[in-house]
Order: sequence, then structure tokens, then C-alpha cells
Amino acid sequence: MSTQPQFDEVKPSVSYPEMEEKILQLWRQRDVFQRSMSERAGGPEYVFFEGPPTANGRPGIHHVLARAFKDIFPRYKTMQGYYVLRRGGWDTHGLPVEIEVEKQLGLTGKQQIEAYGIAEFNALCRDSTMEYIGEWEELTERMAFWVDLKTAYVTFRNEYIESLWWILKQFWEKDLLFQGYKIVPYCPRCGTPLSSHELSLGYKEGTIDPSVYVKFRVKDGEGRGARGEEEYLLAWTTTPWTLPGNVALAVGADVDYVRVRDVSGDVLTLAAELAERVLRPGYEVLDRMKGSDLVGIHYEPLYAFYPVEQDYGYVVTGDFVSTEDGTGIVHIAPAFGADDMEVGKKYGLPVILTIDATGSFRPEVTPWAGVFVKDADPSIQEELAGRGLLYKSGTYEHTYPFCWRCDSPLLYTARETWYVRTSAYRDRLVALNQEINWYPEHIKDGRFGNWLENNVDWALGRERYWATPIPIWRSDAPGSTYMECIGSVAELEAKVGRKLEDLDLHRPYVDALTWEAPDGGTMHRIKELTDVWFDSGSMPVAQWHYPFENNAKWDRQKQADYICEAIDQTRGWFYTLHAVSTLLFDRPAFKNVICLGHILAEDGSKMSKSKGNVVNPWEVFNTHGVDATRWYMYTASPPGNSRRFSVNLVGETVRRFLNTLWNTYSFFVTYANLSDWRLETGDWRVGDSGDGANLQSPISNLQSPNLLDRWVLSELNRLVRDVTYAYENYDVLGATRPVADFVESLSNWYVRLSRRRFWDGDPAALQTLYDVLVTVAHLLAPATPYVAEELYQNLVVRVARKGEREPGRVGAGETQSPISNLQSPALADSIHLARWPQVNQALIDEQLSADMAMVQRVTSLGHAARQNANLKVRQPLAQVVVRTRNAAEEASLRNLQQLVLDELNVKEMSFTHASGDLVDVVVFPYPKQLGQKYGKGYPKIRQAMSGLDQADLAARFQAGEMVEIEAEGESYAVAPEDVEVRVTPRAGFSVAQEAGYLVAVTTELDQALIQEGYARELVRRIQQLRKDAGLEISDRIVTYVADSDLMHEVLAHFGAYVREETLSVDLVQLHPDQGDVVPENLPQVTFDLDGREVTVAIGKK
RNA sequence: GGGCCUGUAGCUCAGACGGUUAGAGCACUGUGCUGAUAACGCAGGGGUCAGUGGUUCGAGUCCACUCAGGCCCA
Repeated sequence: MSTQPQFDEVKPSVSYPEMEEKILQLWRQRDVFQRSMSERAGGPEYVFFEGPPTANGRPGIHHVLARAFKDIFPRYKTMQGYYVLRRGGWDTHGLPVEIEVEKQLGLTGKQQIEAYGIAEFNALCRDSTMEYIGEWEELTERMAFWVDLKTAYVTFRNEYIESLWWILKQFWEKDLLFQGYKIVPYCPRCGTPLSSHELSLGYKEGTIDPSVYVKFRVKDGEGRGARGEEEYLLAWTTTPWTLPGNVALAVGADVDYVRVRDVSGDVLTLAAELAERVLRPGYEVLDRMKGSDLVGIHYEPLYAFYPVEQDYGYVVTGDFVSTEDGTGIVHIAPAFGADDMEVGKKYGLPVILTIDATGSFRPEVTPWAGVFVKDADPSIQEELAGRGLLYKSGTYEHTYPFCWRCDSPLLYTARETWYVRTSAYRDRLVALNQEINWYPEHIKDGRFGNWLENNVDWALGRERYWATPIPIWRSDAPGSTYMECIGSVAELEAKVGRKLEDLDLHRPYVDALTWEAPDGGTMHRIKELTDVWFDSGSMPVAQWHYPFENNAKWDRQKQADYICEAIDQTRGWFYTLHAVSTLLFDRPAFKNVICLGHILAEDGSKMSKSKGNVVNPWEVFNTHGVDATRWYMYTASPPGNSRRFSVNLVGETVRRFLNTLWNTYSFFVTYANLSDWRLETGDWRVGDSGDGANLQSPISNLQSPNLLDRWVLSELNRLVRDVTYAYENYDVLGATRPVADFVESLSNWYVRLSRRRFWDGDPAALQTLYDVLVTVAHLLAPATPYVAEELYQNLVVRVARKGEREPGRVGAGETQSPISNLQSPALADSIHLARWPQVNQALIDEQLSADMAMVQRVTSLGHAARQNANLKVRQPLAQVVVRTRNAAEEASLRNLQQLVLDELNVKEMSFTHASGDLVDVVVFPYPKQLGQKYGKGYPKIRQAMSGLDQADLAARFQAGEMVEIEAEGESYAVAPEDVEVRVTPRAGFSVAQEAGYLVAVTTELDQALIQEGYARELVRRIQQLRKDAGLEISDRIVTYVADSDLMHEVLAHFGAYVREETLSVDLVQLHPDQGDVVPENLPQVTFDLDGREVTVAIGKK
């Protein structure tokens, strides 16, 4: 027997954060992450794309969620032998970065930025993007998200931007880039459009605006009334200043409208359900119609400040028309509303832009030229009233956006910008989406699919500073529209005629490059930049600087097998990836995607800094550890659901799952080290991975004769099978929850019932538990990488090492590769380099699994029966009587009856078939079977059956007879499988039952049973004394028992049993009534046993 | 305003096809067990399955509407 324990001692309690830090050191020391890629090079590739975060803010718990889900599949696939290149990335451009810098500099607005200097401003933006990169790196490493940040792509690098230019040039050549109008929220004071992000900062509830009902006079002969009659369409607006830009009126096609004669005598048309609310009382309804009936009716435009060539000023339909408020007739000014713009495009209506960059009317709008539009509102109303076109006016309270910087009311107005013609590819976008696996599935044809169906052109241009410049140069010759798109630095060099090696591909440097235009002008870059989503959506191409280099690598990595982000990315990164890939390559950018729900605060509200309810990831990691946090993320709810989160919920994971696993591990190590059992590492089989890799699997081919061993190995292999299947199907819940269930039954069934065998050092038991723990560690490795590694290092690597150094302390000064210490070069020195377990089909025994489930049910019922009779488990009982559902189950239970007897502390098991002697019966007809057979007849059958003699009925069914039930003159045939015979216990036995099983225990006790109960009570007291006295499990003791005759009689029969159980080498009986004294200074306890006083004491031998 | 999702015990979540008395874990109460366990077993309290209406012999489940929350778009 070796003097050296096989395994490092494992205490039953552990600090997970400390354990994790040690493992982290080990990974660093052995460079495990890099090797998890390099050692798989040449294998089949599994492609993961990292959706780049921005490092100018701190990482939060929602990033931990996303990163946990990003991490799990690459780890799994690596264990399956795939080469998973896991390149990180940083998103660095965009308005949020600029806003941070503006705040830092105290700037407000574009003029000030330009005065400050674009070069200087952008330099600060560049620095700002990496402000928190250290914190991101630390968090990423600590949470064990294995992504390579050293080689991460960065969107502001020249190489990245050059690839973006190449993409834009492809678009240009396919005629997919064009200029058009886009409606943006615009701050007239700052002179800039606001992003949606900025917009959300400035909404104000309770804003008061005018509410104006305007009469549009129907052209003669266009209306329904007689010629010459004054007939109007009544429209409503809260922005009178947009009326000079009116070109159409929109109605809802299916909305009901009425023509009425107003008290003034005018004929007005408006939505039927709004007439009451809008019109003065006393009107007369002349006519009713649908909105579609009004389409095409022309009216006289309110104003004619601008010449218009095409047809305009008529009624159109719009699906945005509501009858919530207004008149159901919406005034359309394409220059001042997104819906308006869409309608305008659809009908080819003119865009009448009546205002300038300061928000004032242009000179053409003569009555209000130069007046700020909002200030012109009252005057416009007066002017209309003067012409008799104002039906009525008032005020309207609503939520309206203001500039977050200067508090000016924002104007929705048209700006000319560059678009990508994605709508031309709508059918392909939709078709290619069908090739993508979405989790959850509803996103595919729901949110994402709808978005693609209604695809509008991608507004690409931004008039800002810190982003990718759009590489289009335009001639400044008067009236010229000559433009060129530049697709590379080389092209640009050719244009300007010199090398541009040191050129920064940002503003203002690229703007400074000009050349002669063929039409005599000078080519200047347009001022616009790209939407930052274009940056991230192009990462499959741009991260490799394709097509300028890395073409072979790109070819292998061009399409992701897997990506994962939260639900808000459907129209963000998911869309831009899909759009760029579709337009460029006509294929999806990714094959599988998990779309996560959001994390909410513990109270279900949104987590936000302003509410102060954000959870700091470090707090969770430092309290409970990373594994617990990750496990909670994976197991709490389906990935697509939004989920509440708190530190306490993670704590529950620790208690329920990790501690159970850890304790089983600790238990195993304790008893394995106490025993003579030694691992036969020579038996370790070399895994057949099918790809030539010969990594060794430290799992035995054990064929234990023991039923519990066979059962747990069967369950284990079922688990391997199910978990593998789940991983292959991107089912994270299915890959994780069953492991927790398994560990629970491993601990509370297999180990608990096998304790005696471990105590005896049974090699089969030890080998079984060893195999189970090692396999479970592998199954857990993708999800809880730390604890998996901890188990693997101690249970596998340490044993396989020649030396006796402690694992985890491959510390300072060591330069030799730790691999060389392994006896077998085919054994991985980290679980994350090891191979995924193979299912051993031969060990799966479905029948045994089902039988054991029945044993568990029967013992559970037996406990309930004992409890009903107030019989504690320590008291042995004579008999348990069981009724199973059928003969096959009874036979199975007979095989396993020893487990039931031990568990219930009962001497004998017997079976009953007719339950009449134990219980009363009621026959319950199953609604499912009978309802499907007889439909409406079911309630009648139920009624009729309840009136029959239940015992008789039950007997007939139990004899397998079909029974004809007469109900309301009809006869229904009822088969035995259509009913359940339900029972209620009778006196004499204590009975419990459930789902067709019945378990009864005898309640009568004889002298022998009572004495045995006392013996067990005594053992329990002695064991408690041992424990309290801090004795080692293997310490021998002398035991003193002081009592009257009672206990001595017990010991006469059960003395050997007591000695054996308590490791008592001597069992000394003392007689207090004869003057014996219990030795003082020894641990001792006095207790009551059925009214008698007993004292026991123990002394270490 | 529109689209998608969510709503089941105090908390976190399960509940194929509509069908037996709506479940689990945590928390609470009682009790039992324990020389691996920070555990565990048994029992109990706790639910108008968000609401209303409909389809059906039968609805947590299907349909319609409403309410509340989330995300995206206006």
C-alpha cells in the first residue's frame, strides 16, 4: 500500500472564487487558451464571430450574459476536435464616442467641434474608445470567456477601413449607393440631426402644441356633391408650419368616412367615428364611404410658393392613418415626416422643402420668410382663418422631443444623404434568412423576418466626425454631378499621384485629398461618414483586411457557424451582417444565432444607472464565483427570455448545484485516499475521435456486477448522449439542466445508498464514482470551466504525472512544458484540451433506469407511509407491502428489493394485487381516453360509474374485463385501460399511494424490532459524540454505556453491530445501580430512551 | 401608433398533441435522517394560471379583445 495519497485532499467546503483564481493561474502558466486553438489547427474549422463591444464604457452584467453564451459553444466544439479561431473585436466609431469627448471638452455642437479642430477631436475619440479596455480585458479573462483580445480587430484601423471602402466600391459598381432624402430629427440651433440615441435623451411629456383642423377645398367636379357646392376634406395637424409643404392627404383604406353638412353649410369629409368629437353639434350626415372611395380626389393646395410639375394635391392611402385623434385624414408633407416621405416616394409626390438649416422659412415662403417655423405657427393659423380654411384650433398635449444639448424643439425634416439600396435585394434577404437557425425560432419569421419583408433602403450617411469616411469624391465644377468611388488606398494614391503610407483614413486627412476632375472641377470628398453599424456588419470581411491580404484565412472564416447577441441586435448587428453578406456574396453571414433576452433588475424593472439597480459583475464573481454566475445564466430560463437577476439567485446555484458536486468530489477523494484502491491508468483507453487525434480518455471499461453501479453508469451515459445532442442543437438549457439533475441523484441516491461500499473500499464503487466524476467534469467544461478543470487536474492529471508536485502550483521559475510530466503524451493536461466524452451505448440500460425510478418512488411512498404512522426510520419494521401497476414492474421491484428494504429499514417485502384488504377503492374514468372515444358522453359515463358498486367495478376492471356502462339510455364500452382504480387506506396498515403505486408498512413491533431500534439509536448517539469530539473517521474508540438492564439486553444481541458501526474496539457496560461511574473527562452524553436514562461516553483508543 | 416577445405559488422557473387532483427548486411550518454534504427525506400552508369574452363534453394550453412589462420601429 502506497504511503502517498493518490489525490490531493479535498475539503468538503470551498471558496469558489479562490479556487477559480488558482485555476486561472494554471491556465496562464500552461497557456491553455492559446493551445486550445493551436493544438486544433488543421482540424475541421468551426467559425465564431465576435460582435464587437465598445470599450468606452464599463462592462456590465448583461455583457457577462452575452459572453457566457458566446463562450460555451466554441469550448464545446474545441472538445469535439474542431479548430475554433476565436478572434475578439472592438467597435470604436460612432456618436456615443463623440458625445463622451464632447462632454469631456465641454463642447456643445458641431460648430464648436470644428472650431476645436477635427484632427484634435478625432485624436481624443480614438483614445476614448479604449478608455476601459483594461477593465474589459480583466473581466473577459476572469469570466473565462476565451476570445483572443491580443489579435482583436479594431474598427478604426486603416486596414479595417480600407476593407470597408472595398465593400462600398462593390456596392457602387452594382449601383447600390445613391443619394436620397431621409427624415431626421434635426436641431435647428445646433444645426445637426440627432441620432436615435440622442433623441431618446430629450423627450418631454406634456408638451403643448397647436391643434389645428384645416379645410382642404375639393376641386370642382372631384367631390361627390353638386358642382359649385363648397366641399372640403378636413385634416388635422399639430405642426401648422408644415402646411406650406403639403402635397397630399392620406386616409385609411378601410376606415369609415362620412360626408356631413356642417352648421355653417359647408360640406366636410372626415372619419365617421371622429365626427362627433370634432364637429360642432347640429351637423347632418349626407353620405358614408370607405377611405378607399376617396382616393384620387384632388383638392386645391393651400399654398403655391414653389412650382410643381407633377400631379399632386390629392387623396392617397396610408396604413399609418389612425382614428385615435385628429380627423382620420392626415396632411402629408414629405419633407417633414417619415411616413410622409414613404407615401411621397410611393406616389411620386414632390418634396417641398420650405425651411433652411436654421429652421426658418426660405425666402420663397413669402409671408413668413426668415421666420423660425415654430414662431410662425400662430400667424399661419390667422392667415388660414382669414381665407376661411381653418375649421377650428386649440392646443394639444403630447410627448415631443427636444435637443438634449440646447433644449430646442426638434424638427423632423428631410436631409439629403447616402443610401444603400437594400430594398433591391429584399427577396434575397428574405430567402437567405430561411437558411439561418434562429434561437429562439420565432425571431426568424417574426421580428427579423418582418423587418426584412418591410425592408427600406439603408440610410448609410452620417454628418459627423469620428467614423468611417464614405470614399466618394465629387467634382466641384458648377452644375457637375461627376463622382468617383475609391475602393482602396492604392486607388487613392493613383488619383493623387503620390504614396499615402502614413495617411490616417479618417477626417480630416482624407478630406484634404483632392484631384482634378475630368470636367474641369476639383474632386473633393463628400463630407459624410458611414453609419457605425456598417462597420460591425462588415466585420467578416474587414477583420481580415480582405481582399488585400489573408485571403486564404478569410475563405475559411467567411461565414460564422455561430454568433450570439441580445435581442436588440435584430435590427443592429444581425441585420447589418445579413445585409452586407447578402448584397456582397448572396449568402448568410451566419448559420446559427442565439438571440438573448435582456437582464432585468431583481424587481423586474430595467437595469439602469439612473435607477441605481445595476449589478456589478465583480461583486457577483467575488461573492459566488464565475462558474456559479455562468451556471445561473445557462440554467435559469430559456436564453431568449428576459430574466431577472440578482446576487442572491446566483447564490442559490452555488448551494444547489456546485456544493453538491463539490461534496461528492470531496467524498470520493476522501474514501479513495483511505482505501487500497489504485487507478489502473494502463486501462485508459485512447479515444477514437475519428480525426486521427489520439487523445486519451481516462474512463475505464468497468462492467460492475453491482446494480447501483450499473444504474449510475447507465444514467451517466444517457446524460452524455442527451447533453451532446443538446449542444449539437444549440440548446443550452438541455445541455446544462440535466447535468444538475444527474449530480443531484448521484449525490442523494447513488452515493448515499453506496456509502457502506465506499467505507469498505470497494474497488468497483470507487472506480464507478471516479468514472462518473471525470465524465461529468468533461460535460461541464464548456459551461463551468473552472470547477471542471479543478476536478480534472486532481482526478486525472495529478495521477498521470510522474512527479509529486501539486497541481495548480506549476509556479514561478518553471520553464519546462508541463506536458512532459505526463506519463502519456496523449493525455491532455487541461480538460479544455481534452476530448468530449463518447457515449458507451453498452452501458445504457433503459429498463434499469425505469426500474430504479420505480424504486425511488416506492421508497418515497414508504417514507410517507411511515410518517403517517409516526414511525421513525431508525425503528425497523417487519414488513412492507407493495402494489405495482403490473406484473412486470413487480418482477423488477423484486430484483431491486434490497434497496427498498435498506432505505426504509424494513425486514421483508411482499406484494399485493387485490387492494381490497388494505384500502377502499374508487374507479376513476380517464377523460382523455373516454373523452376522445365518446366526446359528450364522457360526463355521462362519469356520472353513471359513480353510482355503481366501486369494489365490484374495480374487481371487474382488474380482471381485465370490458364493462358496459348504461347512461341515459345509451351503452358505452369501457376498457380497463380507460380507468384508474384509486384507493384510500384502511386501518391496520399505514398506506401511501400515488400514480397507481401503493405502499403499506406494518405498524406492529415485536421485542426484537424494538431492541434493534434501540441499538440504532445508540449508534447514532455514539457517532454524534465522535463527530462532536472531532475524531477522524478512522479513529478507534472505547465506548462506555451506563444504563439499567434495558440497554444491556440490547447489547447482548446487537453488541457486535454497535462495535462495528462505531469502530469501538471495546464496549464497556457500566451499571450505575451497582456503583459504576462513567469516566470523567471523556466525551459523553445522557439521553432518554423510552423513559429510561442512558449515558454513553467514548475514549480515543 | 405598429411589430415581436413575456405574464403560472412570496421568489426563480417547468407545464408535447386541449384531457386525471396545475408541478419543481428556493423561502416558510412540522417531522424524520445523517461520520460526505453548506445537505437530504416525508408532510403541510401558499395559485381567481394577468383580465374579459369565445370555441369545446373538457381550456393554463386554441381564438378575439383588454391590461401590465420588455425590445425594436414610428
